Amino acid sequence: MATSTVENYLKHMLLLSEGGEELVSMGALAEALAVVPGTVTTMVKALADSGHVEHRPRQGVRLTAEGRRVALNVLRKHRLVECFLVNVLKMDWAAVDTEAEQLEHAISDEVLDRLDALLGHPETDPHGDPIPSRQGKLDSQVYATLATCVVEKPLRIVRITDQSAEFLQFVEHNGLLPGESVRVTERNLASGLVTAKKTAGRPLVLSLAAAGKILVQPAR
Amino acid sequence: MATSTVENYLKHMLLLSEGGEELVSMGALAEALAVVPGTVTTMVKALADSGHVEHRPRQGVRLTAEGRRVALNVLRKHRLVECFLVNVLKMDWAAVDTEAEQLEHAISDEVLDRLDALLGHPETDPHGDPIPSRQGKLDSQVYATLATCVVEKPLRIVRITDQSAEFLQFVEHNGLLPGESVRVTERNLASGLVTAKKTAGRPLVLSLAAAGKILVQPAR
DNA sequence: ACGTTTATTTTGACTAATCAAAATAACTAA
DNA sequence: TTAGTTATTTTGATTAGTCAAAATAAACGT
Repeated sequence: MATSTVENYLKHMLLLSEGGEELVSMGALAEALAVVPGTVTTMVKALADSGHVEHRPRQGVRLTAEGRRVALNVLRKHRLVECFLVNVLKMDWAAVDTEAEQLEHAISDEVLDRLDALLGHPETDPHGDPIPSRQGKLDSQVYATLATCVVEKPLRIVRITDQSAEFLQFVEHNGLLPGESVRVTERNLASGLVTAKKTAGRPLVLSLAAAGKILVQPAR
Repeated sequence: MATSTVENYLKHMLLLSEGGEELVSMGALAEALAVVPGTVTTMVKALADSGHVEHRPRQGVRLTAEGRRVALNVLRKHRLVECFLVNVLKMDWAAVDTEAEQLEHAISDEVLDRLDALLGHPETDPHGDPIPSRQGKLDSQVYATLATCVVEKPLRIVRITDQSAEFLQFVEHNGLLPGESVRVTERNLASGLVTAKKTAGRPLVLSLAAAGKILVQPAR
């Protein structure tokens, strides 16, 4: 069995490679895992020996089919656990990522399946992140963001790509939850500011950086 | 934070001391934790340094108030998780101990509280084992067993004290679940056999060892 | 093309948890 | 007592995962 450390390495590789094809740098992985780069190099070599990744020295690392399989299973556990914590235990939207971080390594595939059934086989977690299927299919659709979308076009929020509690609290406080309708009324590259409006509500100003973490699709 | 290894050491000390006062031997602990005795000695000294236990060299070990607090919290998590797995996820009675072994170290106190509420604050887990209260109270009532009870007296099964899947499957298969009514019709010390009868059913023969793991109280 | 910055890898050391096997202490039976 | 059994402790090694800091390689700018 993969240790939870191994599972974390693989999961973050999957998240950082946006689908699994590109090489992930040691630096990015070190950052994501909150360890020093040397540790990642060492670990990645071990993961290459165990067949979970392919390591190109000085270039980066990529998941093998087997590594991807493991990573998708962990991600599925993480996101289904988040659904459970929010939908069943009514926990705070912004706090569940931390909880799921622990639980994703502790639940068995058996529990996973039953949780999935209990929740009605959801397709996304409470933040809008797609849940990998049992068979390892992950919706990798590319969405526009409030930083890149067409101005004045009616939109629907589909996903928030920053799981930090602070950001999620901000999002919730301003009613920018997945499913909500909005449109961007103004975008100023120079100042780095985006103005958005909900159908009913006062205009809301946010930075380009923040706007880029809110994924949208055309309304309806 | 206590690592899950530490939590396991403390939990097993609590279980082996039947309430917390007697000294637990290194050998018993090694057996329960499936490690060699030398490992336990080393670990127990570390736990003494961190204030979780009091170590009497060559005699045994005992939980301190703090160690007991931690152990009770872990046990509470274990047993509430078992309730959840059986009552909500409808998992197999005999399989949940293994699952809970992992989950008890991964769920936060916050999740614990919500799980407790969701389940309606149960007092025992599916095997009849008492769940420590939030405040750390643990029902330590001493029950008779099918090996020690009065013959022919009507009884109610309250608890099964062997969590191995094999034994639990045997118990389930013979309808000796907690809550069921039985009486012992015959007990033969020489042959080591006990004969029990459910209100409606054929007589059931089991060994004294097995009978001793089934706790009962007077019916009604 | 040359020196500088930046990313990566290597090296040596550390911690937590473990085992195997030797040493020690305690108990037990003649 | 004294030898023998049994439980415990000690010692030395091992594995997984980590860090700090030095060494190396690649990329970048002029």
